[in-house]
Amino acid sequence: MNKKVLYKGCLEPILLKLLHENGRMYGYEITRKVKELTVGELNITEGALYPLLHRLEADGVLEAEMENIGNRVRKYYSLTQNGRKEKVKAVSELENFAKTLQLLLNPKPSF
Amino acid sequence: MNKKVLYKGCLEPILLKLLHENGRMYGYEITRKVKELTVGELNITEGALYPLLHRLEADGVLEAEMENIGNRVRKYYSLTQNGRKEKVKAVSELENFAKTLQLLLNPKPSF
DNA sequence: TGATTATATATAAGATTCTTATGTATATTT
DNA sequence: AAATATACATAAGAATCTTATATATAATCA
Repeated sequence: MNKKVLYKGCLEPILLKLLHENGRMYGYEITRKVKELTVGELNITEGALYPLLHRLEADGVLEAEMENIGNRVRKYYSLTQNGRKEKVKAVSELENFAKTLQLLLNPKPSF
Repeated sequence: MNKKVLYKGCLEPILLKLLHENGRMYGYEITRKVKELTVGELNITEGALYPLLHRLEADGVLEAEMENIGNRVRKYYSLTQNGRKEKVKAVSELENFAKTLQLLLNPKPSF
């Protein structure tokens, strides 16, 4: 498991990107998908995920629909129209961040 | 300027890496160097930097020496022996983080 | 010459985003 | 029957920043 503090702020863009790619997902599914994509490196905690999902829904970035699976309830989330704009912005910020990190980790030699 | 929250936790490894590469640096110099390396993207604030330098000195990761430049005082920091170990660990964590970010931003296609 | 910007360090209050812990409940595997 | 997996939810507290403020010298600009 990676040093967790480094991931601070990454959850939102990651979430929006996943929802963009998969159409709709529910919370638990998101935690599994992130773990799979990162080969076990990043485990999203419920204490971080659910409050974020609720906040993004309240902000009109996400919309939710409940679905009954047997006796259990799943809450599927998808991007709203505004959410798709937010996704572009958030992912672009994360990409920019990743590039800047590379500049620091592997500086271009100055001739 | 990048979304600042994403950089949370990155300052310490960046700092240790810079001190490793440059031998000794003072606070203001560090802020200029980071700005230069990141082409203006990352501006370290004093409110983040100085308390971190003090904490790392108190923890025996850094050692400081004052130097008089004209009528001004500079505080040069360098890695202690333990600091060099910490540097290896911290930078390796940051590199691992950067790789994991890449997995999320550019997932390997699953065949 | 006076004002602004750059150099240089320092600290305190508050914001944000997480972690950890806890709670509830059903389904599946051992 | 017990443990693990699935599924959602929230509250308290930790960590690391940002923003603002303070102090002081040096250099540049108008």
